[in-house]
Amino acid sequence: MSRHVPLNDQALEIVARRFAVLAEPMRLRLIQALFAGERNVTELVETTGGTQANISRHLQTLIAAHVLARRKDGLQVFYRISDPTIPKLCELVCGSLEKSLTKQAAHLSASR
Amino acid sequence: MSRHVPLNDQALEIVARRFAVLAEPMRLRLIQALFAGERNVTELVETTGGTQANISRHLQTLIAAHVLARRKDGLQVFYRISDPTIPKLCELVCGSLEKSLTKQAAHLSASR
DNA sequence: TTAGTATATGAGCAAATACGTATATACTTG
DNA sequence: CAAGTATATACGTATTTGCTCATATACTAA
Repeated sequence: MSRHVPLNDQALEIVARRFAVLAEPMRLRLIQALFAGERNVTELVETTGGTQANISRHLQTLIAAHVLARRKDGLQVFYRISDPTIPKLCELVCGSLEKSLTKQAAHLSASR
Repeated sequence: MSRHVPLNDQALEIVARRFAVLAEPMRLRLIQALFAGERNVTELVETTGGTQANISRHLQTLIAAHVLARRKDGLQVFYRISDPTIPKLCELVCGSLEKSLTKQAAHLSASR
């Protein structure tokens, strides 16, 4: 994006949509839970503390965005991260978050 | 996020907010315009084709998120990208976008 | 087939947000 | 000071979206 031809309207919408999918705390919690490996819905409901309906909906959103993939086994459906850029994206944002937090901490202690 | 302790609720909200800021096509257009260097509001209005009011609002959003920084010079206000992770984030997403597009193209030509 | 379990989805509501119009603020110049 | 220009903001509206409750679907086992 920085050193390429400017994106057209349709491409911008797609990129925006991609960020929007990651812009919900509950979805980030799901992604976080899946960093350890695939999990079924019941497990995800327990780890995240959400309702079954809500978790299922968020999972569908993540599937539609190709962030996750699913595997059915009998009654259960197992979800996993399918987009390799997701961990990188999260690391990038978390890294800068940590930096700004330590900066804030430095400012706070300096202002005492 | 992947190899660290799971983020607490507050941290997840911050990360989600960060992604949300990037989840609007018009804001991405502004960021894109600023990759070339700092620009004042009038220039950004012209390049993006938005209304002045709307561009100004989006700029405030980006400032509040510390994505951009501003410099006042007389009547004009110049904006620039202040967060070094932004170009990386955009590149990452655009890269994976290109990949999935070429995949789609391959599937299309294969299915003929 | 019936009962039971795991997951997905429809309907409705509440909150967030993007946008346009109009107006306010900040600054410069005559 | 008055007029003009650049930027910011208040207000109203329409759309999107996240959530809950209830129910549907898919599968298994007795």
